[in-house]
Amino acid sequence: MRQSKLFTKTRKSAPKDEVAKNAQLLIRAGYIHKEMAGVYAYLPLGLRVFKNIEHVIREEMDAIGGQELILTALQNPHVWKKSGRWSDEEIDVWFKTQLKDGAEIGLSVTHEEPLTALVAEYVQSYKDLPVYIYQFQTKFRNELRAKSGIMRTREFVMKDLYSFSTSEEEFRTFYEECARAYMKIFTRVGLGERTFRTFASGGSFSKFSDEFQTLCDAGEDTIYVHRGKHIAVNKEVYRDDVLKELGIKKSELEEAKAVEVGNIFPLGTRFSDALGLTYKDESGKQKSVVMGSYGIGPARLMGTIVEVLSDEKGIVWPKDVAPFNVHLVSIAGGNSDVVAESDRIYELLQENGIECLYDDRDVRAGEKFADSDLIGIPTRLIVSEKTIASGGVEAVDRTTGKTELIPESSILERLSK
RNA sequence: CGGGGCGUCGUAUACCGGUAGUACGCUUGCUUUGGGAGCAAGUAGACAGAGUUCGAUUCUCUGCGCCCCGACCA
Repeated sequence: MRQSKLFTKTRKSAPKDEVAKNAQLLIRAGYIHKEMAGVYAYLPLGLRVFKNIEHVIREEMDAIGGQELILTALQNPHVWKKSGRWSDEEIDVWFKTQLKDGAEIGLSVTHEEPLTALVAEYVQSYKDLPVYIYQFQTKFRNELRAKSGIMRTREFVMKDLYSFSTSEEEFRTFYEECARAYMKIFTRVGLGERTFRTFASGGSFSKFSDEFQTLCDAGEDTIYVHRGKHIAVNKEVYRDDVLKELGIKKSELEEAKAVEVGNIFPLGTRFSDALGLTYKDESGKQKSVVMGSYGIGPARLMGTIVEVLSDEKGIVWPKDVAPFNVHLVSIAGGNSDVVAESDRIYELLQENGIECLYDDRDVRAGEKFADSDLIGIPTRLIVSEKTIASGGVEAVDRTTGKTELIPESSILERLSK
């Protein structure tokens, strides 16, 4: 992608109404656009990052047997009335609207009900189970207060997976498998070391749940971290009896702020009972399907990565989520030979499938470097009179700032690492 | 939902009861060219409505929008 054609551009200052670091940097660098409070659009660079995160999540969900589909954003009250969750007392963040004929419908908040009803159409026997179904779908939640940039918004995409099992044991096995898959995801997007499986309250469905909390000062949650076991306890269940059950002592824990980047919890038969999702076991006996729910918000993950990994110069993307692998920066200064050489390297990278943002703009070096730092692509390759004279390109690592001259013959080899 | 704050060119800001200045951006030209260049000429603005006033961007009220703290957060 030639940067001269990229329709967004960077800004020196963030809008004054953004205080959250994630939104400030993402807006300054041209990744996102704020449409209104708690509602953000994803611009070309931002969409690339978003899709990369989605890709990582999708791979790990597929690896544990997840099947992807997409449910609807418009929701039929029928199934929600069956479970008793249509009322605003039960779910107070509903966006509701009407059809022309006056019939009430909802905008998706979550998808337990419609999916459970759908699965009931296809699952009748123990032979049909277990199944694991997930989607990336837009959720609308009428939050009283949106906050923290893209971390808590009124419209956001969520990856929600639901498990359907024949028994509690079968469910548990998958639950743990999914927990491991989640940790893989957080590791791949660069947050592994600072993300802790966190014991938390179960909300309205179960006694307890497991959250995945990433240490971050901008986080909304307070957790107590056990570094040795790499687990944590949410403040909301930080009680003696809970600690005893988990076999950890207060003295081993340290308090920290954290962002909830994922949440998994048992649903039991709450929804299968309400919506008639049953199966026949081997003896022909009718039983309720045991369910679980597993959520990750890719945008919140993206915001957390920015919060946690950026520095004073701008964003620092981990390799797997960066919008491009390489930022090729041409420092031509009006020298057409340098332009020609930069173009040549650009084509070389393209031909070899290396995704590259090519700063071919006719602006000064300082501006290009500052923009490059802000945008945060992991590897910068500089082409200039200097580098041409030395027979290669200069590579700069965004994370460490280390620079290195790479002979042209080994560029491809170096980038494939 | 309770409390607090704020709405001025595209962005960030300044001043003022007498219709608004600066910087960045953008346009044109010349110079410059490895860390956000210089000169020159342009471009573009008071959230909306009502009230007070000879006169309102400024004061008052209402609405709308935005931010922060708390509450909430399947």
